[in-house]
Amino acid sequence: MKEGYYEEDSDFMPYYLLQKELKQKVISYNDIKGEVRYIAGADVAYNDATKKMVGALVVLDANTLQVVEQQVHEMEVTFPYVPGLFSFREVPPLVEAFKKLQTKPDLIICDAHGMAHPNGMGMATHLGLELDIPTIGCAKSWLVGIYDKSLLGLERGATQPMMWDSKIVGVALRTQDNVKPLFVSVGHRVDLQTAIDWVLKMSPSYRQPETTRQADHLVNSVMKERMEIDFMGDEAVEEPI
DNA sequence: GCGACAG
DNA sequence: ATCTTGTCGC
Repeated sequence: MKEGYYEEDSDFMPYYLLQKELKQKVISYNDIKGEVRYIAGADVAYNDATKKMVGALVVLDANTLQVVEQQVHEMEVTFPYVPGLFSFREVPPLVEAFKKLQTKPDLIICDAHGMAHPNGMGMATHLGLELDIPTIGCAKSWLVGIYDKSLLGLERGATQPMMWDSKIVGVALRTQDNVKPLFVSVGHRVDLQTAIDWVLKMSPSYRQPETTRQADHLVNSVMKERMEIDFMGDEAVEEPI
């Protein structure tokens, strides 16, 4: 962890220390066994009213990009949103959703950072370690890392390395011409170039990879269903008079 | 010159 | 993340 990111007396210190321990186990070289046939997207949605969250994993065929299987898991929100400790909030429901999958993915693309994180332990990395599955961090917005915005080309495929703590921790990647870049980094058991290649391959027509889009749609629809059910439940008890 | 804080 | 209308472009 680069100094100056969190208070030494933070209540969350135990979690930062746990990240430092976990970081020792991260594999940042290509450790994908065999051919990548299935790639999953992961996402989580929240409901402030009920304090519930829904995590989803959607498995796509790596070549056709068609959905092969999808699983969700709903549970109570157990950890607050703290930049840098995001994984402690979202990994639990994703691990549960993963357990339900019949088709285990060869790779998971997360809607969050991997090593491009103050402690080198973003959600993608944490999830990868937890599941022992190769993961890629693919976030929509910047968290850490210095890069030269003026050197980032406007065309799809353009990249600029992001430096943090004197190391390249990821890249700003343009997945479509003239769109805001995505921030790609190693999660676990993949190298940066492999991560970039897969994100591009999974993003043929939109800014976000198809994996993330599918997972996003799923959690939103499930969340909407849940809210309607809750609403009907309230009506049912109010109505009889 | 300063600063950027995932979802 | 989530809350939300109109609006720009293919």
